[in-house]
Amino acid sequence: MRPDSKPGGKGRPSFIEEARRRQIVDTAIKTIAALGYSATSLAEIAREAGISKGVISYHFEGKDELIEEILSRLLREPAAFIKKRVEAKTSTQDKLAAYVDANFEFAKGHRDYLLALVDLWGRRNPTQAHNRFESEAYEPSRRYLSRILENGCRAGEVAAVPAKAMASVIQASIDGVLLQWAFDPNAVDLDACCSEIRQMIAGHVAPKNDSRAAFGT
Amino acid sequence: MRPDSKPGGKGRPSFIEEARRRQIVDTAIKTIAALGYSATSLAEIAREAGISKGVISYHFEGKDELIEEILSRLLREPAAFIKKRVEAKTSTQDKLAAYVDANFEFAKGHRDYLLALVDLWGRRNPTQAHNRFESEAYEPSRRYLSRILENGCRAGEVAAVPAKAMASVIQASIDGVLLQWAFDPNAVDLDACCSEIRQMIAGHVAPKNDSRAAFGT
DNA sequence: TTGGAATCTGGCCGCATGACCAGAATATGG
DNA sequence: CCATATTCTGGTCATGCGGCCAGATTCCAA
Repeated sequence: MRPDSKPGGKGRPSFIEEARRRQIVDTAIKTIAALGYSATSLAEIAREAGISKGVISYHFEGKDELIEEILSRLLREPAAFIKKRVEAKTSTQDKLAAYVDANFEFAKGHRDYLLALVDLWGRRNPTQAHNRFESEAYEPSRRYLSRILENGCRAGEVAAVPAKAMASVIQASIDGVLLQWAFDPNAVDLDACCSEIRQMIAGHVAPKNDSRAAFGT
Repeated sequence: MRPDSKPGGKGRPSFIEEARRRQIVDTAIKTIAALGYSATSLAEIAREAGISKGVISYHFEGKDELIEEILSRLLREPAAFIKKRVEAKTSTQDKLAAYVDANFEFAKGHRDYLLALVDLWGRRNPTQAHNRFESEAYEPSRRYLSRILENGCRAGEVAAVPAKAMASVIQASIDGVLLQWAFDPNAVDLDACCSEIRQMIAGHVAPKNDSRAAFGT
């Protein structure tokens, strides 16, 4: 029997509890990335992790909670990484460049995350209009980028562009390239694309009286 | 019993055969878009279509073949639509703008396609390195855009940009925005994003000695 | 050391699915 | 109108899944 540690949230989870959950989530991400979500059963995850199937049921309420935990990891880890990189910069142009770079750098080290994320997209809940990805990935990103652009505009560092739309487009170009790369790493030159995106954004948001926009370097 | 009409491919499929397959694929796409792939069983599709479950098994070899057919439709229909729009233009800049516009216009009329496509991404076959999306969606798009850029460069209509990378980025920005919009149509201003992408590309690939790049109009 | 709590095992169960089939219904050509 | 090929129905069946549990094992405080 399992002690009812969840509902009240009284005592912090035990060492084993935390380690196991981490291990299971890790293994699940790798398995989904390797075999595809449709081929990833709880039994398969257990096999990959070298543990009994029941352990998963013991540490997670069910498959749904496991997926939730995986999604949390998949969305929050890169977000934290990127935020730290951006906040290290001061100028708007540097922040934007850092945002793009950080996205690509994280992805390079975590292709598994991308593949798992793509597979999990298909699990959106159709009943609720606003799904997990929208509310925890896209909207926060757009808000974050919008803020940077608006502040930069007020400071006169960037031109007056429609912030929300521009935020969508920036995030889109990054995600789109990473998606292509996830499907076939050999087909996409990640560094070249990253550089191209950085230049394109820099040129597009550059103040119109700034000659750097038209004449490179 | 079903006559062995597939293997040889001798006689053309009957009228009923063709109509049923179209109907089933249509219904399946709508059902996947509405309920999500995980909730879309053959029984569910049959129910939505108002036919018996066995009809699907009769007209399709199995669920796999049905999915293949759906993917074909999902990938080829927009491609054909876009190609026609682009080929109506002559200048490189017009072709690029038409490419972007056509993508958005098609998507606006077929959000179902987008949602179904996203759900089907999770069904990639992990055994084969190059999956369906890579070989039938991304790579052809990149090739197509690269060609346009290279021709435009030779003609002196656009600057010398790394064509392959730029092609990835253009396709990426479009797909990325459409993805955000598919998840939540209210959160993304499609027209504004489309316009922003068009401008950004036009500015980025504009010949460097062309003053239009820096000064609008 | 010892007893109870926490953790793990391996198997069982009900359920939903895709595949399949025998026979009914319908279309088609002579 | 008839005979045959085609198409459809509704049900059965085997499979694999997630959830669950009884008992074995390990941990840890007293």
